[in-house]
Amino acid sequence: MLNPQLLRSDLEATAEKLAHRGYPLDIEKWQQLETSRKAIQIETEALQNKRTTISKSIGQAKAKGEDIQPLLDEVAQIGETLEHSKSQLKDILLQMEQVTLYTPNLADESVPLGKDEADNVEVRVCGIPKVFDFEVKNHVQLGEKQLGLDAESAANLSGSRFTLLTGEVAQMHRALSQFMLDMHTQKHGYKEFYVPYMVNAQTMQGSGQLPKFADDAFITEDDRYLIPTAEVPLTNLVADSIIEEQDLPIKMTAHTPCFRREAGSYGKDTKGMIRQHQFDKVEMVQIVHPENSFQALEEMTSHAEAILQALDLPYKVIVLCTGDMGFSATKTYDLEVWVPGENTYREISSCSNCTDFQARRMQARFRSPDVKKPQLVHTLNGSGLAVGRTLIAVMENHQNTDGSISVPPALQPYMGGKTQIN
RNA sequence: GGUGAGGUGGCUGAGUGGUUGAAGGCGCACGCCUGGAAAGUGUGUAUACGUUAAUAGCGUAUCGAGGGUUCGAAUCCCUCUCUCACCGCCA
Repeated sequence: MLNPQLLRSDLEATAEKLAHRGYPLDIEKWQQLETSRKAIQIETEALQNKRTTISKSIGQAKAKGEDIQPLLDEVAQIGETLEHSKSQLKDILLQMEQVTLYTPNLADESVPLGKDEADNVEVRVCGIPKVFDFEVKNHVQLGEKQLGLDAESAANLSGSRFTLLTGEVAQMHRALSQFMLDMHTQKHGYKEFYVPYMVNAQTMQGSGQLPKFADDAFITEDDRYLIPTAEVPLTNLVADSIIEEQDLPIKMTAHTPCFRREAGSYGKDTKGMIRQHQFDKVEMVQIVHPENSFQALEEMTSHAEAILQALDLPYKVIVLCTGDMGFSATKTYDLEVWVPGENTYREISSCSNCTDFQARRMQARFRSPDVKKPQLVHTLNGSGLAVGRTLIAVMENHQNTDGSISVPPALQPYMGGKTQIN
C-alpha cells in the first residue's frame, strides 16, 4: 500500500508516477471519495462522541437514582442519524480500500521509465559464454536420453508444465538447493527457515499477491493458498509486529517449492522446464531499516550473483523499467543467466526493494530509541536462485560433446564428489 | 474427527453490562535517594485512524476475528479462528 498521505497532499504527481507503472488512477473519483470521506468521518465521529457522552451520563444518573428518560429520548434521536452516517462511511472507506489495495508501489527515481521488458536497462554483464566446438543441445535434448528429465511421465501424472527428474539429474537438482542454502547461511549471513507451503488470504495480501493477483495462485478447498514463492511466508513473519531497531536487519532464507497457475501464459515456454506450475527456489528476504534498503538491494543482488559465479555461469544484471516491475517493488534487478540451448539470456533471479509498501499492508514496524512512534520497516526479497532454471543453466553451459555434463567444482561436494554426470 | 478448557496491554494477571484504554505486579524510561550501585521511592509507559503545521492538543476505534442485543459491551448471544488437554486416526 502506498502512503495515504501521498494521495492527499501530492495526488497529481503521484498519479503521474503511477501512470509510468501502467496504472491509471482516476484522480477525480479519488478526490470525490476523499472529500466525502472527510466530511462523513468527521460527522460520524462527532455523533459517536455525543452518544458515548450521553450514555455515560445515563449511567451516572441511574446511579444517583435520577430520572433517565429525558436522556434516553435524546440519545434515541442520534441513533438513526448515526447508523446512516456509519454505513455511508463504511461504504466510502471500502471503495477507497479497493483503490489502495490495487495500486502498485511507486518506482524509485533511479528506475528507468519504460513500458515493458524491451525498455529494461542492462547494468552489467558477467562471465563470457563458452564457445562450443560442437552443436549445443538444450536441456530437453540433454535430458531426454540417459539423463533423467522426463516431461512425458510428468504430463501423464499431472498435465502440462510439470517435470519429473530422475537419477543424477534429480540429485543435481537437490545438490543445487543445498549448495545455495549453505552459501547464504554460511557466507551471506542469512538465517535458514523451513516454512509452510500453504498460507491464508491475509498473508497473501500482506506481501501483495492478493487481492489483485488471485488468479495466479492455487487455492485449496479450505481457502488456503499454495505459496507462489517463499517471499510470502518469510516476509509475513514480521507482520503486525514492532521490532527493536537493534534487531535490524533481519536476513532470512528458505528453500521451498513454488506453485503458480501461470494463467495467461498459454503457449509461452511450453517446452522444457523453464515455466512450470511447480518449481523449487531458494529465496532471500531482508527486513531492514528504511535508510539502508537500497544498499541492501545491491547486497542481496550480489548474493544471488555469487551463486552464479560459483557455478561458473555467465549472466547479466538488468534493472527493470517502471512498466515491467512487479506490483510491490520500488526497484528490481533481474539476473539473467546464459542459456546456450536457446542462445540467449533467461531470467533466473529477481531482487526487489519493496520499501514500505508491504510493511504498510502488514503493519510491520520497528521502534528506534530516538523516535517515539514506531516506523515502518522496509522489505526486500530476491531469488537466490530459482533451482530448476539453475539446473537447466548448469546442464546446458557445462555440457560436453558426448552429452555428459561436467559438475562445477563448487557443486561436487554436494554430489558425493562426482565430477560428471552422464 | 470427538469432548472439554481457554484467548485481556511488552510480559504476568484482575475484571460478568455504566466515566475501564482497561486495577495490581513485572519490565522499561526519567527523577529523588546514594561516594557509586542495589534496595527504597515518585512520575510516566499501547496501537491505528481522523483532525492539525505538529510525533502538541482534541476526537474515533481496538480486550483473538466478524456479526448481533443494548442508550451503553472486555463483560450477554451467534458464527469463525487459534491455543491447550484428553480420545480417535496418522507420517
